[in-house]
Amino acid sequence: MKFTLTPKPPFDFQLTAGFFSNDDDQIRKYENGRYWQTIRVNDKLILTTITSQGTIEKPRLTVELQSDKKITSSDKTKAIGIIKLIFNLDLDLNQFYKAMKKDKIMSELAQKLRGLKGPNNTTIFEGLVCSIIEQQISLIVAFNVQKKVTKTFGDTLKLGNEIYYSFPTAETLANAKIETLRGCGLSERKAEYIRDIARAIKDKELDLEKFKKYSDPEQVINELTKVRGIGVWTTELTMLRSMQRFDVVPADDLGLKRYISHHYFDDKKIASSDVREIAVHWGSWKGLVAYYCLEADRLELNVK
DNA sequence: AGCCAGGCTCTCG
DNA sequence: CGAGAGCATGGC
Repeated sequence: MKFTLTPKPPFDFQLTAGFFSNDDDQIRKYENGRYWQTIRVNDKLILTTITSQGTIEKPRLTVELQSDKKITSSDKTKAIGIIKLIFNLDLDLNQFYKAMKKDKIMSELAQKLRGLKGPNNTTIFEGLVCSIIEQQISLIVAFNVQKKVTKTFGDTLKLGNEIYYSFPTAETLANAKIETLRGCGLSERKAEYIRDIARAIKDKELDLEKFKKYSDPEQVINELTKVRGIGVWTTELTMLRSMQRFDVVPADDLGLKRYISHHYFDDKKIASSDVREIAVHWGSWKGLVAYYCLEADRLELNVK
């Protein structure tokens, strides 16, 4: 099944999907203008392949859906919703760029990365678990652990000779053995955090999706940080990457501190409070600013 | 070799 | 209470 989607311009598909250039063939990847990953729709897995026919100012995407089961029109409708979520296709970046005009450094950055929409995890659970995995250790290590967790616990979709893995559900991870999680490279602590959070979700004690509806970001932070293994940084990063909330800044983030320090503090060592003070000037778009900083930091590091 | 890496909890004093 | 140790693995 093939169809076309028209994202709200500006949208740079290559730049946005390029985040996944080094990812895994069997999980999700951007390669030669093609992005693919499985999505979960009505309890079946569907391989989603996206290519771009448009430009940054007139974006147009072609989407192909493939599954081992029949794809209904209800599946298609839901799939479109999820795909829009993955790349924030309905987000109006012009509003964001307008708000950045007061800040010279940030408007330059916005120009450099024009059309970048932060990729979103398809579930908050995935965003949260990935954020926990990324705590403290280097991103290279963290990405490896995420891949191992996905290939060890994720459901699979077989299409011909190819096999694709989806991110494991809370139901699956709730029953995971600590030693199997540790085998993926997680510390004993992190393995417990993840399993216990998955159990809380399975037992309906924790509802992550409800946090999308909260108007006050502080309230999300207050509630989520009560959960063992989740601190302020983890909550803020999760909000950014999986709740489509752009009004929070993961101020404790090492990469963000590095970038802000370089551009505002002459490379001096800074505290997270310094980041928060600067971020006040970015208003309700501060989270997207943070994402642009993180991407710029990552891209510059890759150049080196 | 050893230290650090997009943190957080737990344990001491 | 606040400070400090401990954690997983890979890169430098």
